[in-house]
Amino acid sequence: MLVLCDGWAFHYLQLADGRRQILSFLLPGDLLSPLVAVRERSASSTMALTDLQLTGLRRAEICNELRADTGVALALAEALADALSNMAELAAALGRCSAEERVAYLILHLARRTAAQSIVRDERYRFPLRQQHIADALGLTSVHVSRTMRQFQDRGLIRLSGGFLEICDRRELERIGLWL
Amino acid sequence: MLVLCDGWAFHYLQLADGRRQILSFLLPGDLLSPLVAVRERSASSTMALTDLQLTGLRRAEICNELRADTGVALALAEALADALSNMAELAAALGRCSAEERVAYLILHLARRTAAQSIVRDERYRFPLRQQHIADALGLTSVHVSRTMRQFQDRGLIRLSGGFLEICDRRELERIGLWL
DNA sequence: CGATCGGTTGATATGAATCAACGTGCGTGG
DNA sequence: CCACGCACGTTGATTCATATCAACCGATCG
Repeated sequence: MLVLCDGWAFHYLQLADGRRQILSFLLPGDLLSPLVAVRERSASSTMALTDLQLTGLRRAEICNELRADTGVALALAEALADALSNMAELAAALGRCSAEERVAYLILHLARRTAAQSIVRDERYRFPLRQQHIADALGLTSVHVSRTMRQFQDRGLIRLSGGFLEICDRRELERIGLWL
Repeated sequence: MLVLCDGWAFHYLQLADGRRQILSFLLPGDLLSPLVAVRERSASSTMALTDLQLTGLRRAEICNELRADTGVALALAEALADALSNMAELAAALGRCSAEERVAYLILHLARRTAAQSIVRDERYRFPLRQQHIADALGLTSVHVSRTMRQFQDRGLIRLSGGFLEICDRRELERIGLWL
């Protein structure tokens, strides 16, 4: 049971003909595939986006420290439940949202998750994704992702430079991408 | 923690403007939302497709009977893992597959699951879904579902009558819809 | 009987894919 | 230091899959 200490990764499903669906992005603090803890093997694979630093069982240790009464199995269920509700959101985005809505959703989703792990509240965060990754996560082509994000930039919703993304107009972005 | 004894249901996510994404279909033997066991509340709702019969904790009891050593939490993790990998498959279908592929996938998916719980191996199973449900599960419109399924019937892949679906040409259906 | 629901079918519109070309930055090897 | 190749993003033209709009039909039910 590995935990991601630093760097970004993602895991994905690869179809027989090479098409790829990214299922989730892994940020520092996430455990690599809660599934492998339960299943012997899973169809999904994991790939690094940046250099990574990993450690074993860190979350379990912390968990034990914090509340020694609670079992590891429960923490695992917790992680699985997280993964499941994120995946449900993704499915809803894929099945029922336009390209604009999906891109806005992803930007906000990642912003929320990175914000959760840093003390400083900033509308600017590291963004190591290529447009191909965004496309594979959102069920689009990279060309269309390019058009959509260019439009977002031209409209002043986001700024993108040097591997960082800045949310300039969160209000509008949420109007587009926040559905629940 | 409720278990579905008889009948079909589904759970779904409803967007603010009414759009709906069906996340999974519940068949006899499934537990209603493994999520509620972990989370206090979840954004998804459950709805019946047919008359239902429910019971509490049956799976846990069985589990305890079968192997008293194993904890309930682990069984829960098991159920969550199932839900998660099904959801991952769904996401891949939604993000990366054509309408034909998605419909074939759903038919085979449901066939597999119903087959798993009946002794008799039959290519014919109860099918209480309206086309609107299929559409909401697969990210399509009911009109397009109608066209696609009509074509499947005309091509002799399936037959559909009296609330039952028969798989006539499993080979071809799998060629279309089985990607992993 | 009329009303409603679910499925079907045709015509048309549209969002996103595809195909193709180009620019730019960057690393690498000459 | 330069030249080349390559990865990535951008943009335009065109095509295609699916949505939308609308009409109709049969079954079911009050």
